[in-house]
Amino acid sequence: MEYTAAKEKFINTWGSLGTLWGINKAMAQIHALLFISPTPLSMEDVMEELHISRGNTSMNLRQLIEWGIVYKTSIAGERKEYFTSEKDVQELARTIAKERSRREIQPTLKVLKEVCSIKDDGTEKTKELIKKTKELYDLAETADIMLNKIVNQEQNWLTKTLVKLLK
Amino acid sequence: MEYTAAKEKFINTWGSLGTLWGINKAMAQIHALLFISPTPLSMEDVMEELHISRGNTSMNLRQLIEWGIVYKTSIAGERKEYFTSEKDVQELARTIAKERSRREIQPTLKVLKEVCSIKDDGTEKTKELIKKTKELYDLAETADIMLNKIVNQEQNWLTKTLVKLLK
DNA sequence: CTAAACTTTCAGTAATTACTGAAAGTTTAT
DNA sequence: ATAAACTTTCAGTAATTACTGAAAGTTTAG
Repeated sequence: MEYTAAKEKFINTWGSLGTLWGINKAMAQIHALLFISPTPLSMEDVMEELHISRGNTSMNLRQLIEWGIVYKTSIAGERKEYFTSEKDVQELARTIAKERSRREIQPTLKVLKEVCSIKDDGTEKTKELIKKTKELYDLAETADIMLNKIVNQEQNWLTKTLVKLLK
Repeated sequence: MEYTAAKEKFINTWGSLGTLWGINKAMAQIHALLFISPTPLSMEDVMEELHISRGNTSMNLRQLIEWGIVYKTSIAGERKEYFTSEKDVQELARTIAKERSRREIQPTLKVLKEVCSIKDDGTEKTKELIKKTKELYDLAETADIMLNKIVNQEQNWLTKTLVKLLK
């Protein structure tokens, strides 16, 4: 496999993975493209490379910037804006984990807490609801703490130790 | 908040969370309903409770069974089939982690491996593609190993130790 | 200030995904 | 066998989500 094929394969795979996770295809593909590009790309570059419209490119780039994994950069003497992605995979993982926690896990925890604090009226179904939501709450909280802490470590002593420990 | 409201809130939240993760709403809601129900429910029960059609219920129940988090049960003397969800949250997490790894992470790893094994033709863009896909491969592999190992532990010494360690 | 170069917005449309309901299929009791 | 009780399938349709392209907006250079 040579460069162009490999690149397309990577971009497509990343795109479908995104879809599977509720991230739209264009957004994931733009990210993939920038991630492997050694130089910043302009909107035109992205449009051409992925065959998507100007509007689509603009909207998805904005979202990626909001997520904090793509940056605008200026190139001296150029009028156009250029875009680069975060290049450090550790930092990428950290940003994504933080965002997902903030947007999904935290709100869920909030609801679970509310639900499991209802008054116990003594019926079995109420007891079950309280018990199960409490268990889910504990699980989600543990998972969230671990996710964030792991991803925030300097990645050396901890991860490597753990991986060895767990293999 | 009393029982009915709490239950609805839980089912709805679970449903939208599902959507966000690429699981359809009906499927997530059926799971939620069974998860908090102290007794097995029939297809009719589910249809009524969630106001969804017979076909929809049948298809989503089947998917949940395929995922291994919902079971068919028979009730003595009853013609109808009844359904229950896995009630142990640890086991639930374990099953989901295993499935996601199998369906998503493994195929991605495979492609990343292929892409980062292309011949290095010496150009900068090729070097960058190889380097970045290699880094992603390592990250995904580590994440996958940790996810599975953590979720497969007996949940006591390891998780508790880690949570304390990392807090 | 004006015009060129560029970006954003958004109404309309296309593509995708989920849902319904009725017909076909299956199982069980007699 | 057959009929009742139940489940699955799937063509058609509805709902959701993503994309386009052109108009409106913004910035910069002269």
